[in-house]
Amino acid sequence: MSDFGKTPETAVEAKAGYHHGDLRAALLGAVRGLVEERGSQNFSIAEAARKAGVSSAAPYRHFKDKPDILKALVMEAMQDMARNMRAVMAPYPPESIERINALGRCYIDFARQHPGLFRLVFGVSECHEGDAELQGQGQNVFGVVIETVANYLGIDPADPEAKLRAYMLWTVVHGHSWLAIDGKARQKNIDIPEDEFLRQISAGLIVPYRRA
Amino acid sequence: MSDFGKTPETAVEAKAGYHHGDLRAALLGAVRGLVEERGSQNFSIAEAARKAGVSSAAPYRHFKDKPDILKALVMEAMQDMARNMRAVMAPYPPESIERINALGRCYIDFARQHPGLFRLVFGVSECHEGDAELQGQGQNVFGVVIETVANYLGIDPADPEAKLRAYMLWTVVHGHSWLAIDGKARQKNIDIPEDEFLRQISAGLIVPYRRA
DNA sequence: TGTACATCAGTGAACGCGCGTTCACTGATGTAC
DNA sequence: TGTACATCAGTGAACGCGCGTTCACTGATGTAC
Repeated sequence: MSDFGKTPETAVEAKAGYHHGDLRAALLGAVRGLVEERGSQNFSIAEAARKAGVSSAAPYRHFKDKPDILKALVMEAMQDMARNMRAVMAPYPPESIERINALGRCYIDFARQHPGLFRLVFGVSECHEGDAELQGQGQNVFGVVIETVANYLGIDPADPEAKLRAYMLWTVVHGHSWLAIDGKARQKNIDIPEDEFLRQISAGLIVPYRRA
Repeated sequence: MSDFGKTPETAVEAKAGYHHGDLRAALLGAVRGLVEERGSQNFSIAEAARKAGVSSAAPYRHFKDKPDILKALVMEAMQDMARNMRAVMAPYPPESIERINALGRCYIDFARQHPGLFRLVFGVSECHEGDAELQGQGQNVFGVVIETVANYLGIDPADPEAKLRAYMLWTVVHGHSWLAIDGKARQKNIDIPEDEFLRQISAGLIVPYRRA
């Protein structure tokens, strides 16, 4: 389970009155909610402000413009994804293939639990193409995959083979995530439990390349 | 190479004067162009009409509303995809694994050549969820994959195993398409030729399940 | 501790914009006799 | 072949709308002395 989006207990409580307390976080939360409710593109700053109980000009104290809000949300989401992935894998030993499968499941779960956000994260490439910070955060997530796969295979994470195997795993998991949230997997009526699906994938694309 | 979007020679030529000739097709073409130029969501009917040299009210003679135009475009795209796939595979014998690989490459090429349209096709699920016609056209495309995989494996297309293997192939190819058009594959600097990539994928997920 | 002042984080009114869609209309086309 | 008429496929003006963003403002907060 992902905790993404839950306000931690320690967060600054919104104070009643003129000042909000933590409007930045509240706005991001509102946008996140709208993105899930209305679809990844059909939200407005105005509505997010309304949802946060604040005037439509207030967001501009915290964000430059609309794309800037989106970027912040996506950055947050990617950070959370990397954190989730690390947490989920922790119980498994590095040489266990179940560790790889848990990683995949975690990615898919994220997409299923936050389909709007998932769409947004990957839709953003369309308009923020080449943004260095976003790319860095992306590298951060992919880095976890490379590291995990390398550890399993018993090779150095810098070895190109690690990157390649990690990328193969990523394509499957990414593709399945999209198809799952688009409802295609359900439509096509694939009758295999997802864990077994992941096991077969890793067995076909990762296991055979383990260092002898 | 996909011919998608090229006006066939036989198409009704636009006549000069009051009547356009084939405004419906011209509008779909204009939207397609805008989707590629401006991103899959940032286009307007008004602009498409302008591009087609027609008043902003004219589109409503051919389409009910904006979502209706999008749907028509996506239907067209999916039809074309299925046609492309069949054409590309034709030269290969059914039991050749190269046939499977050609299928995958065709899908990826489509995404790369029409990234905006590709995004649209899969973004549409978000707002046209449950549309029967779109689902049918989707089944049509996936049907080609199932058929091809079943033929290769030497099993009946109705066999659940065919559907499962086809779905696995689809996830990889679909995932890689997304990552490719998002520029992730380039960023991550995966140094394997795409054909070799496809070969390894099918070798890992399809070949071992061939009927003995 | 009290006070003066700078800064911060909101307000609310207003703007210009382009969009989706409707409407009554008109010019072009097709057809029955 | 000619004519009358129905239908089709456009026009262009107008609408209401909600948005993103700016602006001058003001209430709340933090700090130097």
